[in-house]
Amino acid sequence: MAPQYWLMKSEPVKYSIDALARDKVTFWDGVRNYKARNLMRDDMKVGDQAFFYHSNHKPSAVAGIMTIASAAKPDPTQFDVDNHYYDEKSDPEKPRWWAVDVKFSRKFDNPVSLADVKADAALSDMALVKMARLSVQPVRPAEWRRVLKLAGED
DNA sequence: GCCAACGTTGGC
DNA sequence: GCCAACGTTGGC
Repeated sequence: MAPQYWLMKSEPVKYSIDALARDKVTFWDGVRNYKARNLMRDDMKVGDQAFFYHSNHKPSAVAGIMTIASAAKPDPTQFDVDNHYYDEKSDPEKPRWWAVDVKFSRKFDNPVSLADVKADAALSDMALVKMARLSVQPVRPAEWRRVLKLAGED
């Protein structure tokens, strides 16, 4: 199957694309939304590409590209009582929350802002617009190419 | 299974 | 900081 495309959000105050550029690879922990989890656990494949989206930022924008670098693994933060993402209802025998490793690919010189996306007729059906609160979402190939074009990366 | 109350995300 | 959208929880 052809590689699929995704968009994954992070608040840059918490973890930015510059942090990923420094770390090279990171585990995308802390996702506590079932749809987002299902996409990571069931649908992502090693080698898929994902946009790194900076949410809650000025401006919020697609900041660059990363590659899915592992199959989904249980998120250890769910079992750590001291962690912000601790989930007392998750059973270690049957973990509730999963996430993948992502690998830095590149950072855009010209990030594509949410306003840019909303202003572009070809992107009006993007999940970023239609499902604003979903933090891991699929991107159609045509949308992927269009965002790259807006970023001047094609 | 419905739905009101509540909590969180994230744009503005 | 506000608040709309919407996901989750829990009472019934």
